[in-house]
Amino acid sequence: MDYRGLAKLRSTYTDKLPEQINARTGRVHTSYHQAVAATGRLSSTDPNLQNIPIRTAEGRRIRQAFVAPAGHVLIAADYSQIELRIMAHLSGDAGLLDAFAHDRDIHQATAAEVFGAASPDQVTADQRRAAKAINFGLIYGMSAFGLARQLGIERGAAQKYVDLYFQRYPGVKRYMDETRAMAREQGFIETVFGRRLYLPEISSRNAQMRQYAERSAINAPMQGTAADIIKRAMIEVHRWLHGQPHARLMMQVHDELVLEVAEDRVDAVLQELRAHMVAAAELRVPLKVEVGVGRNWDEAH
DNA sequence: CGACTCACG
DNA sequence: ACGTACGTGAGTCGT
Repeated sequence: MDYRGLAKLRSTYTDKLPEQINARTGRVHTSYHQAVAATGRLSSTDPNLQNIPIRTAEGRRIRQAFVAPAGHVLIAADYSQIELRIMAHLSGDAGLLDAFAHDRDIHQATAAEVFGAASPDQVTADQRRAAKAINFGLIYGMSAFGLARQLGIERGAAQKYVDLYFQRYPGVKRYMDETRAMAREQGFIETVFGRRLYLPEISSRNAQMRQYAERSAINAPMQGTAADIIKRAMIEVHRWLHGQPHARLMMQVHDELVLEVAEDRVDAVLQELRAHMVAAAELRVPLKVEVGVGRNWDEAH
């Protein structure tokens, strides 16, 4: 497994990215595609700069190769928990809205509810990890089977977690059921901003195909609304930076924008960038943006 | 060209 | 009974 991990990094990134350097500009230039992903996300090809490694120390060394020119730094700005915030908005669940209104650690708060901790600071690391898997699973339209596999526990135990979650966050349960029903009646789902995904298989007599469409119906409003929001932010950031030479929008990675900025303008750009991203949508919960600065892309996180 | 694997959000 | 968490792109291998 160690060999495979390193072989992947070398064949996909270390060997290939240098071949993609443009002789005229000395940079790698990706292509972004606006009409590939069904949810409204962008995709990135030749090279794909939306899957540069970050999860291992060796992988991060590849990310460190993405650097700002002399006199400049990179700024990375990430939306924090944007899909769960959108789930709170769409479901209107009181507990979830309250958690984000107070900017709580959402996985810790979920763990406290599901596992009945006396207070959030009594939550163990293992309970938080399980709650995080539950939260991801909700966004993906999980089954107890899938959660069980992810956590390495028995299906019955996973089903108990799911039941407890829906007991504590009944608005989420109601939203999931209503979304499936609406998708079946209408044949499509919509994001907060009206982007549609048509799901003809939602009425299929083939159970496998129908269930796949049902998971898409659950996931697409959240993933797609997040895509809408960052696209709105990109338009505002582009308008703001138009004609300004000291800052350039360089990359988008689904919930993250990367800018190249002159060193002496960093403080002002940080504040205004965050403001544009936070203001890109007004939901029933606040949007939160985490910003970082560095000489390279890894440091900027 | 498809299957498999694995990189990211 | 059915299969089993969403969305992508790229390298490798076998055909």
